[in-house]
Amino acid sequence: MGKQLERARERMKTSGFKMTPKRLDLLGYLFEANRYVSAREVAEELRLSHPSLSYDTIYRNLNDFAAIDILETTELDGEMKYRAACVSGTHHHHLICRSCGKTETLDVCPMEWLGPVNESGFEIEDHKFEIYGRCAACLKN
Amino acid sequence: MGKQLERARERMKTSGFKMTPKRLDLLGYLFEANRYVSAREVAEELRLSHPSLSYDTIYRNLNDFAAIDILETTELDGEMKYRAACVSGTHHHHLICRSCGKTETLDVCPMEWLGPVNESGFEIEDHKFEIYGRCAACLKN
DNA sequence: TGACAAAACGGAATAATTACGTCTTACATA
DNA sequence: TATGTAAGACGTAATTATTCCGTTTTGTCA
Repeated sequence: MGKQLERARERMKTSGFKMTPKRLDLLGYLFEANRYVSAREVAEELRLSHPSLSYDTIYRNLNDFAAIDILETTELDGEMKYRAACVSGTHHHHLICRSCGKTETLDVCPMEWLGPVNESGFEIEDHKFEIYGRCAACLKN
Repeated sequence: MGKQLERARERMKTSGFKMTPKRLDLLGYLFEANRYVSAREVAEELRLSHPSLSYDTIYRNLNDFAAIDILETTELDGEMKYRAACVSGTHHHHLICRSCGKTETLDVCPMEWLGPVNESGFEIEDHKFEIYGRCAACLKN
């Protein structure tokens, strides 16, 4: 039984989410995939075992899980993509393959390099740093 | 007559785009706004003077202009936002206000700090570095 | 000025995402 | 193990952003 799943169960319990067969399968798929996937991909996969699964359920679960840090999200190519949160737990960024969604982790963060950039009174809430391209596997077609 | 508009006319001519009253107004609005705006905002503004303006026309022009670097784009809050390209011409990044879309320019780029990150054969095509928050003006409500 | 390619129109299609009212189920508790 | 209840799931429909396409209008240049 994966460490990721253990962690997910804990967080769900803490936050008052129940585990259901669908949620288990959704998490299983994402932990296995280990890349950014779209809601549509999730739907296509999970409907093999749960033919009536609705998008409402898929989006609700994906967003709920992202809210409790079981998943990470990014907006890419006009749609939201979801992946298992990196186990490291520490702040990090990604190289993201545009073909398959696989990622490589960058353990550095440009915010650390920047001096105080808010002289003007800008209040920083968040940031995004992502590198896009093609992974070695996809380059070989 | 603005330098930005001169530059836009040049680029349009070079790329074979015709200037029309609507395009002129669209550019005027964006050059004046000087912040990220959505297609909807553009539509609402331009329809004051061109009531029948269609979204097709708006999106076509916005994307055409972005393609020839008269505009910059970013994907934010589930939609595409457009703004006048920064005149500097040099590569840069932005702090973006989530309330009003105004930006502050960061002249540094994290890619310069990163050593070679593509040891694994990942081919870098592009990157995105944006800082989100509230600008001083919006903080005062 | 006239011809022609580009631009705009307009309305409908597509695609992602969310809302909502109802039915079902996981799970704590007895 | 049975059961009550709040959470989850359903499913359909609404919303919203974006694009497509066939037709009409318009800028530009000879």
